[in-house]
Amino acid sequence: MSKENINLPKTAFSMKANLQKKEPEILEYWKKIDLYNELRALKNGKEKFILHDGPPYANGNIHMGTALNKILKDIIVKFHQMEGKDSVYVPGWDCHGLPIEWKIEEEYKKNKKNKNEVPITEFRKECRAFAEKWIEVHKTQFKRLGVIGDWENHYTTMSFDAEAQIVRELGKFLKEGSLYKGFKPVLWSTVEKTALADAEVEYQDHKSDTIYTAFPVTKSNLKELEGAEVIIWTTTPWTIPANKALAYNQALDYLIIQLEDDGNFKNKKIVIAEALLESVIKDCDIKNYKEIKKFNGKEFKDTICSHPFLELGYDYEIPMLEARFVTTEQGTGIVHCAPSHGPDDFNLCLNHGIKAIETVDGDGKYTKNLPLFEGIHIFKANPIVIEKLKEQKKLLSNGELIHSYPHSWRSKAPLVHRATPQWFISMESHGLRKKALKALDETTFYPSKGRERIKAMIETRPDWCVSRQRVWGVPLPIFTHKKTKEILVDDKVNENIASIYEKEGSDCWFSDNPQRFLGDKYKAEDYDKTNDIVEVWFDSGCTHAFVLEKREDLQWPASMYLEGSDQHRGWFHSSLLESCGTRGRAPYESILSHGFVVDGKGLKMSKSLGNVIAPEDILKKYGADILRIWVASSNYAEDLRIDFSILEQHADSYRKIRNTFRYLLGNINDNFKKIDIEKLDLNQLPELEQYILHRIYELNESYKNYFKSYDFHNLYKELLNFCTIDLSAFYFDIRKDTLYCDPKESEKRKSSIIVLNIILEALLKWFAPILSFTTEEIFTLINKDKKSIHLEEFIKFPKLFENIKLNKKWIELKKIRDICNISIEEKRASKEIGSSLEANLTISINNEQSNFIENIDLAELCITSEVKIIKTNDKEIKVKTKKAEGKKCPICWKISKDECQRHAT
RNA sequence: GGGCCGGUAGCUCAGUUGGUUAGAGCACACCCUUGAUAAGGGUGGGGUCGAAAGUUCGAGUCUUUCUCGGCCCA
Repeated sequence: MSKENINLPKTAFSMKANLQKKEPEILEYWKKIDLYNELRALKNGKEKFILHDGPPYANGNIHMGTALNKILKDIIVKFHQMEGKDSVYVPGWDCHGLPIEWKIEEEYKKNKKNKNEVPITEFRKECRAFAEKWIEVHKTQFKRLGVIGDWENHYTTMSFDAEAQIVRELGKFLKEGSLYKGFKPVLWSTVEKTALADAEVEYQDHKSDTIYTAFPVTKSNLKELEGAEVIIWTTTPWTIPANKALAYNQALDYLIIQLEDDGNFKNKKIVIAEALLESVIKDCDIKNYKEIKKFNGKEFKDTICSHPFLELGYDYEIPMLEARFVTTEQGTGIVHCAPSHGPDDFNLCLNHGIKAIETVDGDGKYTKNLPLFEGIHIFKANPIVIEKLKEQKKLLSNGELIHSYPHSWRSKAPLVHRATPQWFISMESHGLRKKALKALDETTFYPSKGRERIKAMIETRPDWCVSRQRVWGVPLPIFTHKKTKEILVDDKVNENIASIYEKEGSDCWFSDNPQRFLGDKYKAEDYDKTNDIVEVWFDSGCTHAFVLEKREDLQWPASMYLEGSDQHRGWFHSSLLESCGTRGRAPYESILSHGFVVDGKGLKMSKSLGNVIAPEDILKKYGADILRIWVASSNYAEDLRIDFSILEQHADSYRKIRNTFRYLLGNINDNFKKIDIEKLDLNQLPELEQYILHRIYELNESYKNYFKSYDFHNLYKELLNFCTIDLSAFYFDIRKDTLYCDPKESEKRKSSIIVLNIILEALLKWFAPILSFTTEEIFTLINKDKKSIHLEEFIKFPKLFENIKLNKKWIELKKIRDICNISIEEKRASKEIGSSLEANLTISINNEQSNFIENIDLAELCITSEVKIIKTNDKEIKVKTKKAEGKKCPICWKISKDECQRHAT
């Protein structure tokens, strides 16, 4: 007998994966069979699972974070698909906003073009084209990762129907009355008369006037404070008329000192931070003083001051507020707050119910809201303010300071923070905050810590500012009456605007006669048209309205939103507010958030550190399936580490999985036969096969549980361990003898082939959502009459497969096998034997333990030539290994004194 | 600076309500095999659980401080 007589494995499934080459071929195949639409047709009418895609910004190549996000989404979508649901995935893109506007402006700059000379509509067209270009790039890159979705009918925030719906959504807030006009400081250039974004700011040295000025305390819980004057220092004296509050830090200690030098402050008590005493004394040239009291900042609580210009008509109260931004770097440890002229001031005051007002107009002149100063330009106001302070005996000292200061990159003019009219959605007026918090309680979070994170933000966030002074976005569809300043609220006007946008997009807002939008009922000359655009978070916050609700293949609310953890402040947040404001609940049933991709040491990826890995690099070197394994095996609840040594490890696991498939395919010679598991008579199978079927049942149960909680890294680990421990090192190794050396028609061999077929199908399906390409390669190899693994559903294993009693027995048997292996290893180490078939074992075992080995061929289990059993009374099982004597059968390689019984000639 | 989260073998991850000598797979070392062969099998080494202090009969698990890292905010 020779090799021709044994059944060696044979398969067309190569050991080398060559994914870089094979994956694009599979992508072509999916395109050819129109997999996405095939899926929709197949699942038509089934329960839906809607993972609503959070739109990435259509700008630049994808990075590891976006790749992770898309793969995770795809894995989940495919899981639900294979569970029998109609799992629809519609990818989308976020298109409006500053980064694109900025890119176009940069191009202008390069070509010496002036943005202000280009019609807005033309500029917007270029922004649109830019977004469109990147959408196509993204699309190709996302598809390459193996992500299946409706790529042909993606959504964007700049589509006409999206722009129309955004108008309708705003209309709802407008009608409800929660959308109101307020003021908020933005960086402003009085030269260009425009707001500037951070990216448009250049920092240069600038000479500023500085003042130390006094705010008399009128009321305080700390007795000694009454009659004292709180000293502040500022580099913007012109903001003093706009002062509304003072800020202190409760972590600091403060001093009350009495000045004894001649002058306006003789015998007056002033208040400053202890840590800044020396610098104040120096700056203000204080010679003689005495310390009255030292106290902690906490004691400022509820203290009220008066304005230095009290006598000039500034007769409102100036409360002292606690703020952490107050430091002892310079100044006095107390900061003057003008909510109209600084973001910190604005936020602090807002939290205490003090709103910003319009104090300075677009040209830089004070408005009528500031008595005495109306019409004066702020850049000419410092000397006047200083003069008045002197006059009021409130100026302790003044000087000059050269410091780094923001300037316009265009005009080089110094910038100011100026409260400009903005549109806000109130968190309180119609209970939005309350509704949002309730909605969060009704949402499932994976991982659960996400809820606390977003809740904390919703609890403390200020009103939502939805207006921006830019051009690339949806124009705010608001008219204000010129005389009465009333906002026009009319459903018909809103719907008219929306339906115009639906047909032709929103560019017309900037070019057409306003009368077109107002209709016949109102006269254009009576109204001011808003020229702001809607902030982009409102855009994307509306995707649920123009995607989920509008598309027939989708449904509202979504089953899941899945994004990086930064989106607790971003898309999760804006979608929640928008939806709660308009529909009273969250647009999602669950949120899955994932961490950030960091390098192998846990540091964030950055160009300067040189630790950036692009998805493209991984695809070139390994292929998408390896990247998908990395996603599945990483714990997304935390940050995800990646480097080439980590990927190398996953590539090793991939090879193990691939070889597991190769063994299965080889032994069935690529002739897969689907087993009707319901009709399978388990009792006809050898115990080993029954045990493996039990393991499959068990694994399937935990698979389902892991999947339910989206716990992929543990799920993947179990699958991998099954391949390694249960199959490769155990079942496959033991059954080689039967598969290779038993006659094809033997019952034992046929039983094993049945189980191999079941394992193959189960593994293919379990792995399909993760190894989308490799499982497809195998599936199409063995199923000539079927199109795709992704059109299949998971196997439902009959409860009969479960055999707890048998499981217990085989756990014990495996322990015995381990003991045998240790004994064999001793003889191997001493070079007495090589292969385990050269060993004969003698196992000493007591009566109780021998129950486990009933009907068990231990020689087969341990892959040795012979096993003898000796009954003892010892507690421990003992194994002795002896070199097997006799002839080696040329077929099965077992050694015996007599001729091999199976392979006798 | 503030809020939230995290640091368990070289790597990816387990470690129930605090309870024996802290686990798995991979990687590594050595050996075997050459009929899954750029495969396969066996055995083994490896961790003061980020650091310190505290609570406790007992801490990877609870508390505090520190440290390193991540996201968000200022």
